[in-house]
This record gives sequence, structure tokens and C-alpha cells, in this order.
Amino acid sequence: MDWKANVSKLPLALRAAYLAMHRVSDAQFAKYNVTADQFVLLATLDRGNAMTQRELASRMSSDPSTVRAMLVLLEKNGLVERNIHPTDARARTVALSSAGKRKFQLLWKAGESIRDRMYGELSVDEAKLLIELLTRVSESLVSERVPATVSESVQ
Amino acid sequence: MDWKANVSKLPLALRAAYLAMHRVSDAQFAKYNVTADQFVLLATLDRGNAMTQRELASRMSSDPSTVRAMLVLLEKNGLVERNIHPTDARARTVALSSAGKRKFQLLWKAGESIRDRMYGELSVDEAKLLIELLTRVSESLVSERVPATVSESVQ
DNA sequence: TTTGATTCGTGCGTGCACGCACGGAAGTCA
DNA sequence: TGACTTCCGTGCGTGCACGCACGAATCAAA
Repeated sequence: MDWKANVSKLPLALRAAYLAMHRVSDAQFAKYNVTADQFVLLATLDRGNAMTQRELASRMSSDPSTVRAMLVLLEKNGLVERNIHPTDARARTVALSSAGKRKFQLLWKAGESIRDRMYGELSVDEAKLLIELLTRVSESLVSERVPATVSESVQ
Repeated sequence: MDWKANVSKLPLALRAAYLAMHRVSDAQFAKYNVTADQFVLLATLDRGNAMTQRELASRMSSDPSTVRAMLVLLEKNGLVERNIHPTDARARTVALSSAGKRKFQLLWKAGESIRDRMYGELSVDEAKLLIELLTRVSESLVSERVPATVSESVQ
């Protein structure tokens, strides 16, 4: 009854790695009154400014609903600006404020030690490979709405 | 100014992969009124029963405070039992209830399709390597309380 | 056009991610 | 046998992870 342990390894290793990264990042960025996820959002805006909320959510692999809540906070803190879309009255465009741009420069430097630690244990080839494997795993899961298999129906 | 994009790839790929896995798992297990993280907790209990809350938290790479909240819910749902520790009056032992054991058997099967999708894109060697690389990254971050570098001090 | 299906953002509810502070028990050392 | 330190669990607060339902605007046909 121990094949479970082996086949569980990949999900657990993925979970452990992500949570560790998130924890360390949160602790580091907390010195600047910013969360790890807010950093991801700001970084996404840093290049590719003035996109819609949904576009932003898609690029950072998050839920539009989650992104909205984050934007409300970040806007209150003056790091982000939301304006009406020029052609689509439903959408709003999101952009870094000037304060947000300055803040992000600081945050980027603050995050350097974490990136160094992550890449430090890996050779260049290993890092490339890891990124590629993670991407493949992601894509295998993001299946475009495969309708539930019959055998998966709940009884 | 585009080296940022490259050096950000690993963190973003890790984030994307974990969130994708979590989303898909949550959706799948929701059919059984269980969350993805509850599944991880139950799986951790499934082998290695009757450990303390802290031990449980450690094994599933979670925070003891988080685990406690989850246990309160799971206990209310009758999947888990908490008893006093035989020798340590501070601690409590956690174990699967019989209902919890039965539920987990179902959940394990329900998760099979997700595991298959993840492993499906990888050869046996690639899967092994991915797990090892993820483990190395985790360990590089779990640094046993390295005191903050002087250059990292906030001004 | 008017109908109908999509898409954007909002608002709400639940659960998980923590950190932090508190009280009580355990272990240490004088 | 006190006094100190460490460790376990609890309780509270904040932010992120969603899903779902709603209103409004857009777009596609009819």
C-alpha cells in the first residue's frame, strides 16, 4: 500500500515548493508593506501596462475576482490606477501609478536574494528544464473545459 | 530591460503550475464536499495516523494555525478525530475517523485522473527529475532562519 | 432593430495562507 | 523547588484562492 506515497510525490513537491516560495516572499516584501501576490501583480503591470482586469488576471494565472479585490487595496494604497477603457464601456484599464513604479523598483531589488536562492541550487540547464517541465504540467491541467468524463460522475 | 522577464520565469512557472493544480483539484473534490487542501490533510493522515497537529502541519508543509482551522472543520464534518496526547498534556493527537478513512478511499480514486494528467506529459525520468528539482528549490528556501543580511535592511 | 448569447466588472460567501499574542504544560538548570 | 526557556494549541486579524450570481455593455444574428 505504498505506491500512493510515490505517485503523490509530484503534487506534494509542487505544493511544498510553491508554499515555501510564497512564505519567504511574503516575509521579505512585508518590510515594504506589500504582499507576495501584490508583487506579482505589480510585476505583471510593470511591463504590459494598461490592460483590462481580466487580461491582468489571465497573465498572472489568477482569478478575475481575486484580482479585483487586490486592485481595490492597491488603488487605496496609491500604487495602481484604474481608468475607463477607451472603447469598451464595460472594461477598466489598469496601470501602475508613478508611486507604484517607484515602489516596484524597490521591490524588485528586495526580491533578488530570493531569486538568487532559488536559482542558486540549479545549473543553467536545470533551471531551463525545470521551467519547461512546470510549463508542461500546467498545460496538462489547464485543459480547455474538457467535459466531465462519464466515469467521473459522482454517485 | 527584459532580463526581468527571464529571471521571473521560474517563480511564475511555479506559481502557475501550483495554482492550476489547486484549481483543478478543488473543482474535482468539490463533488465530494471536500477541498483540495483537505484532501492533502486527509492523505497525510492516511499513512502516519495519530500525530500531533504540529507534526501534521509540518508534514503537509502548512502552518499549524492553518491546520487547526482545517481540523475544526473536518472534525465537525466527522472525518477526523482529535484526542488528548497520551504523555503530553499540551498536545492533541489527530487521526482519521472511520468515515474519514472511507471518504479518503473515494477521494483517492477521484484524484486519479488529475494525477494521470500531470504525469501524462512526463516520462518516468522527467517526473523523477522534476520532483528532485522542486525539492532542491524548496530546500534552498526553507533556510533555517538565516538572519537578515545587512544589505537587505529597509530604509 | 430586437433578440440572444458573451464578456466585463462587482459583490458576496467560504476556505486556506499566514503572523502575532496569549495561556498553559513541559523541559532545563540552578 | 523555584525561575527560565521552549513548545503546543487557541484565538484573532488580514489578504488571497476561488465559485456563483447579478447588472450592464458588447457583439452576433435574425
